[in-house]
Amino acid sequence: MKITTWNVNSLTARLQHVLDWLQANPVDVLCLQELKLTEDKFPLMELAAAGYAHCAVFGQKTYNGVALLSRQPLREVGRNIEGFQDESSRVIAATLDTPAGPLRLVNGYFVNGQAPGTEKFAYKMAWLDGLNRYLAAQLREHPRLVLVGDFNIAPEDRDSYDPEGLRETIHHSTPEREHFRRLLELGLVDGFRLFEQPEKSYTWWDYRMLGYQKNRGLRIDHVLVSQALRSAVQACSIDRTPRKWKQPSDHAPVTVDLALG
DNA sequence: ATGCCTTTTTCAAAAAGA
Repeated sequence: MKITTWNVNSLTARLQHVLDWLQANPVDVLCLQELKLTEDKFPLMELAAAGYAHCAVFGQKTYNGVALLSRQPLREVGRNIEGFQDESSRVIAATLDTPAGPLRLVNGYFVNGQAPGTEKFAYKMAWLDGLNRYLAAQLREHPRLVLVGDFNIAPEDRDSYDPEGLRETIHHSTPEREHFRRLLELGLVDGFRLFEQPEKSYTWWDYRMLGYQKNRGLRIDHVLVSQALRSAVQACSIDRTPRKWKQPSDHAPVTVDLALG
C-alpha cells in the first residue's frame, strides 16, 4: 500500500502534473495540500478517469485546501481539527479498509507562520496545540494511523540547507521543533528516518535564487506513522522528478510503502 | 536587500507562501 503526500501549490495550475505523476506512480492514496480551489472546481472526472474514483475534498477559494485521492473507498471523513475553530481548510481525515484492517489517514496543510513573534506565528502555535490534542484522540480511536502533509517544520538541522544561517527563523524555530517532537511523543514515527537516506534530502525549494538547482531546500513535508504500523513500513522516499518539470510545484511528493497484506 | 518566483485575486498591483 503506497501513500503519497504532495503540496501541489494550486491543483488548477498543477492538474496535468498530478495526472502525469499518477500515471507513472499509481499509488493507492494521494494526499494533496494547497488545492487553492473550492470543491465545485475540483477535477473529479479527470481523477476518476485516472483510477482515483474515491476523493475526499476540503476546499477553499485562493488559499489552503486539502484532499485525499483514493483507488478504494474512504469512510468516516473528517474535516479540520475537532474542537479548534479555524477559518482555513487545512485538515482532511478518512478511514481506508485494507486486508490487514482499517487504516486512518490524516492529511494536513500546517500553518506557515511567517516569522516567530508575528500574529501568524501565534496562530501556528495554537493550531499545533489543537492538532496535538486532536491526534491524541484520533490515535485512541484509530491505533493504525498515518499523519501526512506539509508540516511547515524542518524537524532537525539536517533537514535544512542552512541550519546555522536560518537558526530560530520560520520552520527552524525551537517552538516549532518542540511541536514536532510532541507529535512523536504521541507514538508517531518519522517514516523517512526509519531508513538510511541521502544527505541533504529536502522536499521544498524556493522558486527564487535557483533554489532547486543549488539544492537550497528544506524537508518540511512528512509522513508519520503510528507505533502499530511501524513494522509495516517498507520504504519512504522523496521523488524530485516533478520538481524538474516545467512550471513545477515548489514541493516534491513523499511516498511511504506499507506492507498491509 | 521591504529584492529574487509563483499563484490568485482580477487586468495592476498586492498578498501570501516558505
